[in-house]
Amino acid sequence: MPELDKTYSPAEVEARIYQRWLDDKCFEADPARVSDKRPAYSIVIPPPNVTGVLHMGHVLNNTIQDILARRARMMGKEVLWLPGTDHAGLATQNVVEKTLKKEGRIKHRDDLGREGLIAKIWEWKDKHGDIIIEQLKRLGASCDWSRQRFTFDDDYNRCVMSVFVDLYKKGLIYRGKRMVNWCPSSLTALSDEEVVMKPQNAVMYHFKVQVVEEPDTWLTIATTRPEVIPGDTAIAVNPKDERYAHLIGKHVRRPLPVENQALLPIVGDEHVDFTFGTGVLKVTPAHDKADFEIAQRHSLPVIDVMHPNGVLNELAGQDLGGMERFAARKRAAELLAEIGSLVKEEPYQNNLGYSERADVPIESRLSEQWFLKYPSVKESQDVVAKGEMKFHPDRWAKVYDHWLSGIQDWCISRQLWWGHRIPVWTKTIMGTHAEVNQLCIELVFDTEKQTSEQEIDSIGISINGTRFDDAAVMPYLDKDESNEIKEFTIQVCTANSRYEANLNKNGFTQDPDVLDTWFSSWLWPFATMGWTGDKEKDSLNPTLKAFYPTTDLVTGPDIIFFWVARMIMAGFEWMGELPFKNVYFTGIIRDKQGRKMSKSLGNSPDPLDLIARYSADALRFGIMRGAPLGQDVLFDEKNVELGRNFCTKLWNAARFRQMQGGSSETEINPALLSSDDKWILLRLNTAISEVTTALEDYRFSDAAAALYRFFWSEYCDWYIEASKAVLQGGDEKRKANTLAVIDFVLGHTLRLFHPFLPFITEELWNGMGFNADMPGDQGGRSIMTAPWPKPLDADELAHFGILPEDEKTANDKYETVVLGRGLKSTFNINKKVRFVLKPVQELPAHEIEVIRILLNAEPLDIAPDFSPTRGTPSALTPLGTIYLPLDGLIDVEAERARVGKEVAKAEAELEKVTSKLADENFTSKVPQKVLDEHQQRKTDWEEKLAKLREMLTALG
RNA sequence: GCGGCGUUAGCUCAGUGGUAGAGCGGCUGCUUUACACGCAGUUGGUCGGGAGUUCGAAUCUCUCACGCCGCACCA
Repeated sequence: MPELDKTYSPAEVEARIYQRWLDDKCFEADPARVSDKRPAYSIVIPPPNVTGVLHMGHVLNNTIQDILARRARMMGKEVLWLPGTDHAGLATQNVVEKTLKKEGRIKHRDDLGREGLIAKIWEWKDKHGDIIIEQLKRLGASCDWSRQRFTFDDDYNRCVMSVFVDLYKKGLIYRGKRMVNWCPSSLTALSDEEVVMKPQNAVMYHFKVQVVEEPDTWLTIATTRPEVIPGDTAIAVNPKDERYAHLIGKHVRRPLPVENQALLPIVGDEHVDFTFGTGVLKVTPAHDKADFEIAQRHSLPVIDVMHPNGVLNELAGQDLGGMERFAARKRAAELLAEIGSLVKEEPYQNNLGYSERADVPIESRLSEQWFLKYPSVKESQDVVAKGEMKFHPDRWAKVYDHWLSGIQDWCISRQLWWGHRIPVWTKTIMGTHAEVNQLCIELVFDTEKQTSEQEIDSIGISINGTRFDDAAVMPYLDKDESNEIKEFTIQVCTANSRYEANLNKNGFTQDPDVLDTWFSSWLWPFATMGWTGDKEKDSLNPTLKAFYPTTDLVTGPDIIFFWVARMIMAGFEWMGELPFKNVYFTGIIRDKQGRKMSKSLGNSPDPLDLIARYSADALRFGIMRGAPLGQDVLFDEKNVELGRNFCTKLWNAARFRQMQGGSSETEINPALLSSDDKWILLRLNTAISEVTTALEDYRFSDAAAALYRFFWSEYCDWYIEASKAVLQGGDEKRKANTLAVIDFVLGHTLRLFHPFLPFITEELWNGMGFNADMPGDQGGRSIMTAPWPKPLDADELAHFGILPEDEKTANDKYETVVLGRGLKSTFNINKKVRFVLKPVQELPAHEIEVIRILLNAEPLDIAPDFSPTRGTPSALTPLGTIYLPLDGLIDVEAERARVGKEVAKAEAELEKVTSKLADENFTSKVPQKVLDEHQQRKTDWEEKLAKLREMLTALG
């Protein structure tokens, strides 16, 4: 076996090992291998944006998924971790458009046109779309890359279309003129979830208007948006408001535009809060959601005074028309002042909706959009409420439930080009009913080939807003047989290419809008597995059969509504069951100061840079150690450094083992086990249990901490040091046995670490020859498939002759060493020095040698009758009193001070426990167990105090 | 405004009724042949404030304060 390099070279190792895993197809899932004995484990990646680059959030999220996937493999499961990317409509279109503009290739997207721009974006995708995928590989992600999906792949597109048609036919999708959140920068509608409220320093403008019927009465109105006054169509007051109720039905003159001061009615509406402002509300139906509702209740006209891009239009009048909305606001206030209407303006703090992505204030805007009534809401709500699907941490279940209880229809259309185009064609014709009937029949049946039932099923038609459940029988349902010529608007929804051709031929035009990106991502868990929507085909799909529903989903809580909730609904709606059994919500990565990581703050480190400087393993371990369940992660590069240091420690510990020579992994002879051997085997047992349960509970940082503690503080600091007593001795049999224990522990440790540190563990697993005796598919080829460690069971412990109290034997020894080292340090001794131990009972020679080595004592004398010189530093240990004889170097005063401190401490502790035990209130009420504990404690302190006082006396 | 989470050593966090802990940092010493990305030692906390329950509270209850995150939102 070649010797391990003196220093570990992660860059070389990580690249080589990852390539080997790929070449050996280690990550590829095969549904045919799934059986009762080999259950499936699956997880779908939250698809990153194709234009994205790896950030710390991805590192956290994907490291967790990789840990889950790798452990599942080691547990003998058939694992599918399905990767892919998201086309991310708005974000991607923005990126490409911006780049083209920057390069001076276009001024506006219209320069390219729809087809041209889409072609450019595909070019971009082909060139840059896999950047993030390659970065995930650097991190060590064990995804089945052969199944990589993209939400805009042809197959995926078919899923989106078929789902749309299905929902259309179910009557859940409709087109409607509604108030929507409009982004004047991106020029598209947004869903409620894409709007974030931000506090604003605004100005409240108060202006007065005269009641036409009562010239002496003036009303003052407060508004933050004077620029939309030209769009006012009424004034509203609360009918219960005594100040104004009598004015209802009368009129005021609208101040703007100056050339068109229209008369506005005063209406009574309960919505008006008469405690707010002046209690008089101006109603601007085209630019405010609540106002629009008032307008509907009172049949008020709607005047839209703004272009989609936020510039006021001609209806705003000659002064404001053509002005940008914020400039127009200032101008409107000036105009009010000029005509003497402005009463006052004062600073005012309010909350304003912003487009999450473009970061500009959104406009409430009346427009025609496609909406979806959410499907399978009840099932989705119940499955989490009843705990059939678990959220970790579970408090997110409440958030989820709350959102589902109050959801509004989802605005799914976007005025973009990059996305799944809405599969709806419309045509308006003048004709008789019979002619419309005939046209519809031709649309459905008039194709060259015979129309199958399935195809008829793939089309939905509505005429003049009335939707028909079954397109095939639709024409016959309508009994209107008059020959009157009317206008008919025919809307056809289909994803069938034969119909599409037919529609185009017949002069139908397709809706220009595309679907919200999330309308494709909500199908991710099954659309990525080759789902078609055809029940028969899907039931024969081995991937779906084996891996759906998936086991775990790992994502951020920020997309619980955008993505998680909707995926659950989609799962129920099309697969008839939940899409995943567990959802793990990661924390949000923040910097050391607790600020969210952002590009503008520049506080987000580049993971690739961290990998280059510290290794992927180090990054993974560092971030997992600092990521407690349910809390945000305060990222500090120190953690990555700690990860790197840990990997180095692991490497060196392995090198130490290798330098001892001997054949690897021989049988352990129970008769030759020392107390140290038994101790480390027991500690290993504890570590295995702790790590296993922590991972079962998704407590990754606890698992990492347990591993760190075990390997560094227990195995390296104590066991390896203690084992040097044997390894540097002359007993070859004992030496071989110690090496066998070391190999046993190392082999288990590497496996425990593998999910966290995939690269270095693989390198050492093979480099140290741990793979040698394993079957090929169980660790022989790769540690990836080595079995997950189990603690020694009762039989095995019995076989090794290990009893629980064996831990104490070694612990007593180590405590003795710590106390001895303390003496050395107190007296500033940093060379080998003589120690004397006055033991309470006889000690085996081997134990003495271990203590000697750990203490770096030269020599360690065991002297039951030792009588120290006056002032000799000493310490009470579980094994007896240990002395540090310092001939001629004794500082009696220093030693007295030191022992005096200990006496004081013992006295204080004794006092505490004694007074407790003297309190009848205490002794009469506490359980026996607690009482015994306290009594024992009292005895211990008494003994210790007595001995310490003796020592003090001995000092004179 | 409603809801959630948090407040423990300088920093990041464990600890959920019975002797306050870890890692990092700080300080001191150490070229001990696996490792200075290391070893050894050591410093450091009236557990956010107050009240209550209890023999006993970091832990349970109430209350206040502060911080973060959702949701709602009125011109």
